[in-house]
Order: sequence, then C-alpha cells, then structure tokens
Amino acid sequence: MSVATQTERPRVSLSIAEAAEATGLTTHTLRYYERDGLLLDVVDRASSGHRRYTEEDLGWIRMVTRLRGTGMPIREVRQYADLVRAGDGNEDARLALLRAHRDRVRLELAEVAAHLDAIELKIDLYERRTSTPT
Amino acid sequence: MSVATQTERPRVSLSIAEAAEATGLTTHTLRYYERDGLLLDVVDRASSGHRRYTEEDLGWIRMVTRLRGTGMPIREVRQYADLVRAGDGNEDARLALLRAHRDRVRLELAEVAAHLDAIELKIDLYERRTSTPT
DNA sequence: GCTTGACTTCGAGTGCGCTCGAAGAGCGAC
DNA sequence: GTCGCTCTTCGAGCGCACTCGAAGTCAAGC
Repeated sequence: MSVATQTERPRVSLSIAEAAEATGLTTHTLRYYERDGLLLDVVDRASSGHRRYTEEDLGWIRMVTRLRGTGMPIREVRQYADLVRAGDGNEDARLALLRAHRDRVRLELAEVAAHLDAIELKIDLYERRTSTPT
Repeated sequence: MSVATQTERPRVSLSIAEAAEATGLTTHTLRYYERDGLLLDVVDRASSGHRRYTEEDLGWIRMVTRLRGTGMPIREVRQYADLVRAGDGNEDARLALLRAHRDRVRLELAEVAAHLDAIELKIDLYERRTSTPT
C-alpha cells in the first residue's frame, strides 16, 4: 500500500440525505442522535452549515444502529460513545459495557426463540385442525 | 381417565396477586390487559368483586405474554383475542395472523443475531487489544 | 366493632425513541 | 434575481405500553 493510495483515497463527504440513505435512518433521526450525544463528534459542516458525513461517521453510525438494533437504550449508547470519545485508556470499561450488552442480548434471543417455538406449535395445531374438518 | 378425575380436578381460582405471581406480570398489567380487551373475557369475580383467575385464564394470559414477548403490538393481540372470542369458523384468519407474526419474528431474530455477531467481533477486537499492550 | 390489608375503578402520568413542523438560510438552474 | 430545493435550528407532539395514585369497598382477625 503506497502513500499515494492513502492520500488519494476519495474522501467521501455525504449530505444528510445521502447519509440517511446509506445508514437506513431518517434525517430526523441522524440529527437527533447527534444532538443527543450518540455520535463521536458533532458532524462537520460545509460552509453553508450543512452537515457533511465522512466514512468514519458512517462507520460509527452503523455501530450505533447495531447497538440500537439489539435493544441497547439510547442512554447506554451515549455512555459508550462517551468512552470512545474520551480516547485510549478505558478499553476495559468499553469491554465491560459491550459484554454486558452481549449477555443480555443472548438471553433475550433465547427467550424470544422459546416463545417462537410455542407460537409455531400453536400454528401447527391450527393447521391440523383446518386441514382435517370434523 | 375417569369421569371422577375430571369432575374432581381441583378448580383453581387465583387472586390477582397470585395470577401476577404465576404469569410474571404485575397486577396493574393484568387489569390493563383486561380493560384493553386482550383477555378472552372479563375475568370472573368473587362476591366481593375481586378477580378470580381460572387455569384457562392463566393459559390464555401465557399465550398473550408469548405474543407480547415476541413483539406483537397490543392492538394485534387484541385482534387475535377478538377472533378467538368470536368462536369457531375463523381459524384461517387466526392462522394468517399467527403466520404473519411468526414470519416477522423470524426475520427480526435473524437481524438481531447478525447485529450480535458484529458486536461480538468488536468485543474480540477489544479483548485482543487489551491483552496485547503496545 | 375496628383495624388491616388486599382488592376495586378511574383517570392521569411516565419513559422511551423518535417524529414533525415552523421559520429561515444558502445555492444551483434558469 | 428569483424559483425551488435542501438544508438549518428549535421546540413541541406522538405512539406505545405500561405505571401509578387516589379514593373507596370488603372480609378476616383480634
């Protein structure tokens, strides 16, 4: 990998609409996350004041959507963002937060799967009932 | 199974506190579900006006918690309860409702599992970083 | 017969996570 | 230069699912 490759890497810089498209969030939600401290920094602005999202921004936002998509509350995502923003030296705290979340998600997944099994059983019953009329 | 066994089967009849204990819900939530039409009928009352839950009540409530636990909205649980309350003849509608829910839950489970994988990857990264200090 | 405590109804309040709308600025196309 | 579009900030509003509190009733135990 040459230095040239690095310096010539196209510097993406998306509008909020494009970032919304790329992340699957709405522009409203992107602004809300920024306001609420879920992003690592205030997003860069163009001279017009419009937001310009970098690839790093998008990467972080994708991590946020993974945490949110697994049920982590906003307030806890913010705590995690606070840790990352604080820089090196608190990796153990981040790890503890993520591990605790992972454990909760695993439990929740198992519970939902068990509920689902029971529901599928119920479906089987109905299928048998409707296919064999008395 | 004798007739005696059937007629002598102890007729459970729990107070709301006991029903809460048995189902993992709060008494507040049990009353709320009843008010909101999630139960098949208004629960029987003792002469004092206090609720008395039967085994059938508990069975239905457990089904409701399975549906809720897999993310079915209150309003849809009520639709399902309406169908069951209406009696025989709409099994296909119930089946359609349950199948649609099952499909949504399966999708959601897969998405959460995928998010979880990504999070576990992140955890691995942190574990490697903290165990091999530069 | 009085206290205690579990229950009743009813309506209001809470927490979460967005979601929306108003009012205004900047900019490219014509 | 003005139209139309996208963006800006700010604050209010919403939907969901509970959750809570007030005020009153009832039955059992002392």
